[in-house]
Amino acid sequence: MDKRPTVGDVADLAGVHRSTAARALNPATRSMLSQETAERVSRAARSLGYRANSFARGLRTNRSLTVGVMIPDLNNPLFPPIVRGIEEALLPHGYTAFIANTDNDPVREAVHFRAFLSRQVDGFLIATARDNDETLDEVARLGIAAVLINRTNAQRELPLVSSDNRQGMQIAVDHLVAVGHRRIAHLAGPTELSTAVVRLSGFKEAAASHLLPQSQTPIFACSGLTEQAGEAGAATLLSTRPDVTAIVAANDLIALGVLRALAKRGLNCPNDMSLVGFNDMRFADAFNPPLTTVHVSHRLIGSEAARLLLERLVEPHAPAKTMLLPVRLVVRASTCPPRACYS
Amino acid sequence: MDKRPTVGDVADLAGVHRSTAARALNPATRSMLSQETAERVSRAARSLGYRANSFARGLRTNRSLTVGVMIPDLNNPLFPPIVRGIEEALLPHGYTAFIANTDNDPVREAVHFRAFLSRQVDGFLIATARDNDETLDEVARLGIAAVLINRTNAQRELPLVSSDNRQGMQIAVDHLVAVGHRRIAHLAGPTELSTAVVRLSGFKEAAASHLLPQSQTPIFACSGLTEQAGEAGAATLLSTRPDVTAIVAANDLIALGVLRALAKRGLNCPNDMSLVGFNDMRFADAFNPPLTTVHVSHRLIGSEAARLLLERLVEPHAPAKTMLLPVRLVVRASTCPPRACYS
DNA sequence: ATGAAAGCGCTAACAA
DNA sequence: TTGTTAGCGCTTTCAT
Repeated sequence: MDKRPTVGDVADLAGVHRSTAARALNPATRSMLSQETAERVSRAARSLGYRANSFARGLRTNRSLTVGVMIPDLNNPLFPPIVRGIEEALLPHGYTAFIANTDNDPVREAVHFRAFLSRQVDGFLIATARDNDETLDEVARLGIAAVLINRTNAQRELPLVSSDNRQGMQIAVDHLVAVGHRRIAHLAGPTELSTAVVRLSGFKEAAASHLLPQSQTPIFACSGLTEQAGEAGAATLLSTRPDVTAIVAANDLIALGVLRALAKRGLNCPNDMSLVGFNDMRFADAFNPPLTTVHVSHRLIGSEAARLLLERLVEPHAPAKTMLLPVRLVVRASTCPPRACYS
Repeated sequence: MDKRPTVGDVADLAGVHRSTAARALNPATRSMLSQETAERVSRAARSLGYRANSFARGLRTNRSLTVGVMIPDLNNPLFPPIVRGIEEALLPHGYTAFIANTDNDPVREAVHFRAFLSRQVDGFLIATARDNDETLDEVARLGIAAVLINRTNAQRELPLVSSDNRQGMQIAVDHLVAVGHRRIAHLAGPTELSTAVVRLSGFKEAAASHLLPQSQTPIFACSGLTEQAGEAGAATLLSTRPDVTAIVAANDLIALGVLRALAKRGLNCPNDMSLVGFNDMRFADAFNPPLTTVHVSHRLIGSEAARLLLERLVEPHAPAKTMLLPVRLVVRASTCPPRACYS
């Protein structure tokens, strides 16, 4: 492994000064040079297999062309498409992404955040979901560029990209009411997670818009946005509210837990219980039954967030935009009219 | 956004020289200093919120504490747990990972590879699957540390971590034979993907070990390791070989495609056709029916690969280990005895 | 145990 | 259009 060539080597080979070589190699400054010199340097660089040392460059320019992406857990099928969207938007601009999984654990989050900082990331894409977030305090304190993904802003001046959760809850409830349901429960996520909070309030508004009384639209909070939490929540729901004919889950994983709970009790979905999920994550159409759910374009969320971050890196003080991406209902086989209609 | 403090600032505050401060901040050189000075510097650093600039450090040390991870597609549920395993093994050693999706496209792969190179990654974790791989040529030429994941080595001197695909195919076929199947088809992946090739030959060996003639163990190659390719492959299989009573799919996504193809034709799985997948990816247990499949611990694959890479960074010329991680069969509801037993 | 000083490879302000 | 020069923040050898 012989030493990597430097600008100096390239310059020597091309018979010019280092700074001239540097200018030839930088697209932005290339136009300063005579066509011919630029050419000669390029050829020299290519023949040596020259590749700029990003440490040296970064040390000078204070830019790393690198962003840090913080997500709760890549295993949640929500996030892979978001990450791909991010990559897709970043790559043409020469940026590369670090990925960190935090499990929404403050300690893990802090460790990764500092790791990113010390690696001089130019900005952050933050998709973690805790509401009281020291990371965001730090971001604000240090004045680092950041864009939030799929969460609430918490009174901070940061750009935000999310799906339209309120609207999603509305169309979910609309659908259930349209096919005849009147007693609709919501399996909410934990109140620490901003997504869960927004969807909960969206559910309440939607129920109210159909004049469904609270007594007919009970809410059960699950301990997480997970399959296990969903199964536990559904168990409680089923034993305390046998009158309910439909469930709106805070996300597809909770919905999957509901399917398991129903199966364990020998209940049929959709005949005994209709079920609507949220996210239309991958494989939601492979469940038994295929899940009716609110579709969100996660890839788009990722790419729009990355785009906003790139904008921010250019204009750090532009007002922070909030983007709510549209959702749509995908009706599959987990919903149908209720067996007995109470209305 | 005030300027970040440097070692100089810390040194000034602590009343020592920059080099002394640097030594105090580096765990390896800290012992050179008097207890008291070290303490004082640490306190100064903390009070200033000092964080080392990794560019400057990297420029001196030629190490970035960074690795590049190349995978085909994060959307394949195989890879998130691998990435998490990698992160888990890397974090305690202070390393952070760049992630790149290549879609097994040579161009995307080359772009990301160069991006990683120019960011001075200390090593690569390569989980892409193309057999004729220019990236590996480059790795060899440049003498960079790298570990291969879930693929074959292609006569190169690189460490490799993979599941034991041969063994997996053996236990899959064993199971089907044990419940009575004699006409077992294999839905293979494309021959460009090394995983597909190994599993195919594993299937042949397993069939031979049970003395099943080739005429009863037909092989159909799918155009990819995807649901769509699996559905297409299954369609061909079903119309040309109605005698087959069981299918071993090259992976779970192909198996999912098979389930769709069966459903479209009104065939029941497992009663009309038994089906075994490979990987036990997330949600394989949520399919209809829950999939019998070969379980692979992807998280372990990731963490072991990262461990091997870290070893390699310390001892670049140690012989390249190959790790084949054990697999086990998870029997769910997609397999049962054949309707009519031909044996 | 601590200080002095050089230099990693690059860029950019200034000079010519 | 090209060359000169300084310096980004850190580590490390050498001197004290």
